[in-house]
Amino acid sequence: MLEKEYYPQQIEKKWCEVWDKTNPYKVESNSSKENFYALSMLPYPSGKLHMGHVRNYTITDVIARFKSAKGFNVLHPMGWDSFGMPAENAAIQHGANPETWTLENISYMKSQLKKLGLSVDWDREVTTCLPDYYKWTQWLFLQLYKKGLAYKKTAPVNWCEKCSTVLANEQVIEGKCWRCDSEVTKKNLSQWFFKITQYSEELLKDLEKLKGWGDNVKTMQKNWIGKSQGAILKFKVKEIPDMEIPVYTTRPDTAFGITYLVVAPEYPDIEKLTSPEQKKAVEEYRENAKKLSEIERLSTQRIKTGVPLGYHFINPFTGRECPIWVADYALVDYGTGAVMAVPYHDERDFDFAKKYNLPMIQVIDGEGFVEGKCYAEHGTLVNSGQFDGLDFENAKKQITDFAVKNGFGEFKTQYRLRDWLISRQRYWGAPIPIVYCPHCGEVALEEKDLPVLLPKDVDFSVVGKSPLETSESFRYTTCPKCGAKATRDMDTMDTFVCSSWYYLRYVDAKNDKECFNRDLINRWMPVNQYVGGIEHAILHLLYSRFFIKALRDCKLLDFDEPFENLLTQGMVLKDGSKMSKSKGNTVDPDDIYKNYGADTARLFILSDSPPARDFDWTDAGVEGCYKFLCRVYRLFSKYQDKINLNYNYDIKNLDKKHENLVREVHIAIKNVTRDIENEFQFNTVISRYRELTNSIYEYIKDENTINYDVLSFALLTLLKLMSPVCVFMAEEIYSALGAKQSIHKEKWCEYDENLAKSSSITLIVQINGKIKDKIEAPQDLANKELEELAKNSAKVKEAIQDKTIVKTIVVPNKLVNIVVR
RNA sequence: GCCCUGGUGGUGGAAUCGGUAGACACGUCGGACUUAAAAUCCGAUGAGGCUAAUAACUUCGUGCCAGUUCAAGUCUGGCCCAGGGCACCA
Repeated sequence: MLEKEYYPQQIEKKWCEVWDKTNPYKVESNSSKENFYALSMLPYPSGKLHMGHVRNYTITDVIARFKSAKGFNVLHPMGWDSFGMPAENAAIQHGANPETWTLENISYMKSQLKKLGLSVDWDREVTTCLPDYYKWTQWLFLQLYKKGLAYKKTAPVNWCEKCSTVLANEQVIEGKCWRCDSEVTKKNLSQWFFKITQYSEELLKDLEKLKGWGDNVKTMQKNWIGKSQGAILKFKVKEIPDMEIPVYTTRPDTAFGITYLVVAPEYPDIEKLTSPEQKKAVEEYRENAKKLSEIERLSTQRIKTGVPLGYHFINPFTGRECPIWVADYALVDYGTGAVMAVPYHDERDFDFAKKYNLPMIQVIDGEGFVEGKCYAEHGTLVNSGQFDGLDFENAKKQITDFAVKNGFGEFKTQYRLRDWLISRQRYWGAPIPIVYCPHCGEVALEEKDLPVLLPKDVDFSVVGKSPLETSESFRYTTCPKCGAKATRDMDTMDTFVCSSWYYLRYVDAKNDKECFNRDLINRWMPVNQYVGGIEHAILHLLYSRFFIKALRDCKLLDFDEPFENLLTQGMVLKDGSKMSKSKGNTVDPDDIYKNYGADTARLFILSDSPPARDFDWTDAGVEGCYKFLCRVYRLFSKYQDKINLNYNYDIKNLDKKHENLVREVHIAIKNVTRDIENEFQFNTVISRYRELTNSIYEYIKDENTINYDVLSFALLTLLKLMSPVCVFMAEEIYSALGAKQSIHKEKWCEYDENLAKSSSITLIVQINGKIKDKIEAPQDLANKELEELAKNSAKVKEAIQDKTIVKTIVVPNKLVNIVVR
């Protein structure tokens, strides 16, 4: 029996308990159905669920349920990205252990997720900070290591003082740390890298394959990879006969206009290139450059500075002798670390040359050229000897060819992408499975030695270094090769390493023999639908793509891309700005559950805005959704004794009123199905629920004329259409109506194309494109008949009078446009 | 500076293939029920003109300016604005 009114709290509590016991969404891999893998970006267990989570997981859940009803074998897993700084910070602040803090958060958030009613197979839950997971993170590190894709090198790296750890390039946002927003400096350290640059071209090229990804994400990745095509040109140093300085340029066509050359302050050979007279000035300049923060250094507003090295080079094209300078507008880690300067045709060189009074030579002419102003456009070559008159493309090619032939140049493709720095000087991460032996050097552990467990004897109160460094038990071990006393690598891996492969583990989560079974992976992957925030457009999504390509080359799997379709959901806003604790405009999901129930939360978060757009949370909106659910519930409550699960009617014997409702139901099925399949337009899906509900209310206005078979059809269809969104209410009602199985196991509704339209149409009659009349007409009249109908309209006759009809356009079932003069 | 995304009533948004602009809501206003309130139900609601009228009629209206078309929110060209990404990348 259904209550008279809707009490979501009781209903949801009851079904939560039932589902908790039975795990009804357990998925088997050996199903005869077609597989569908629906995935949400796994949460970081920060303490409590926020509305962004609710939006993300509701979207994925509705997709998973819809696909399941459509007959797919759906994998919809959930897990925890549970290594990382906040746990360590909490440990430092509250004296708790990061593991305790993390596991408590997971436990609480898991209960919140269950209250949300997700169709998750909890048997496949993955927790990245537990040894049964990070053992395999370490194992994958070893596979990359064996393939030469993991290597250690000393290089200037991004350093965050506050987090006292290094950061990957992708984690530096406008010169600041992605986590704590403090300024990042450069430090020279020996660190582990993944060779993502080996895949630059493939990562770029394969973006084209990702038809199910938005252009915004693809362009962001494209820009980040930053391919450019140009040339390396080498310049002989006049004072040192055997020495050459190579530069990278995309403008070889301007080679005749070079008047000086710039090297970065960190340029390796800079001391050799400095004359004794300039030694002091150059050293001073380099010292100063070191002190600048990344932000200051990278500011485009800053006035450029530099110092001449005292030595010179010869421009092989002109034979001219020009000075070499050091200036911090040259970057050591892009191209060759040295730049050829063509002041007349490059803004930066122009500014620099103006300031230091260096000569300029015009070598390009074209539209808009003004004497004495920088001209950076492509154009026609002048003052360039045999190359005069060539356009950009030809000049670029012929000048580079010339350099190749004469042994001082080559064609070169350059990428901006850098290798992925994965070492972190922190405790709460997966230890790097490498030891250092006095005899054997750097030694990788064997698979049987995994996992390298995180130690417990750690002092979290240390400042300025990794807490892991304080563990003596961890530091000392024996060399797996020779058995001598050895020390471990004291760094842990970037958490993004853990999250680059978690979706593979879901497929085979309980496997303790291997990381994952190759056959299973090939059957489930790639993920059919991935849902998550746009903030991972570069970081996580690029790293995951790299991982799949690397693991493919390690012969561990047989596909090229991890995520077939990607839905990047918008942010959840309140009062026009992003929900955040500091702004005090957050909404606690627990409060919504308590006051309205999870179904209302799910319904509301999908209504109003399409998933990709930002969503504005309003209290009135929640209230409105709750009222709508009450309205639906009352319908079922009122007619629960009259609803027939095995309804039966013959459309041919129905009066107009009943036929119309049947048609409305078919239209609703058609529209809801199409809106879900077409870009997951849940906001309009919910509008359809309301439309159908309104139609049903209209239908029951006259109690005496209700056909209960028709009403049953309408109500039960509405219930099934709503079931992916309002999971608790749908289940409660369906079960109270006496159904033997869960509504979530029922097939999706089918519709009849002939019934999924109204019995008549409204014919629009226009004269010269302006509406003059609307006429009710039967479906599917011939064009001639429609035209006849239109011309017989009194309003049309009135409007035409003595004017001449030039042309008549008829759109079947829609409109007639009469063109008159 | 370069790239991406978007711009529709008071608000969120809808409009599927170029064919009724504003679906469905929120808000507001009015009505029914009630001693009253809440809840619920019913109705109105783009702007302006004409009008006694909430009737009929009519003009304007999807960021701006042009264009294509019988017909443009939708297509083409040029701009403006907002949000996001990248940026001394040679």
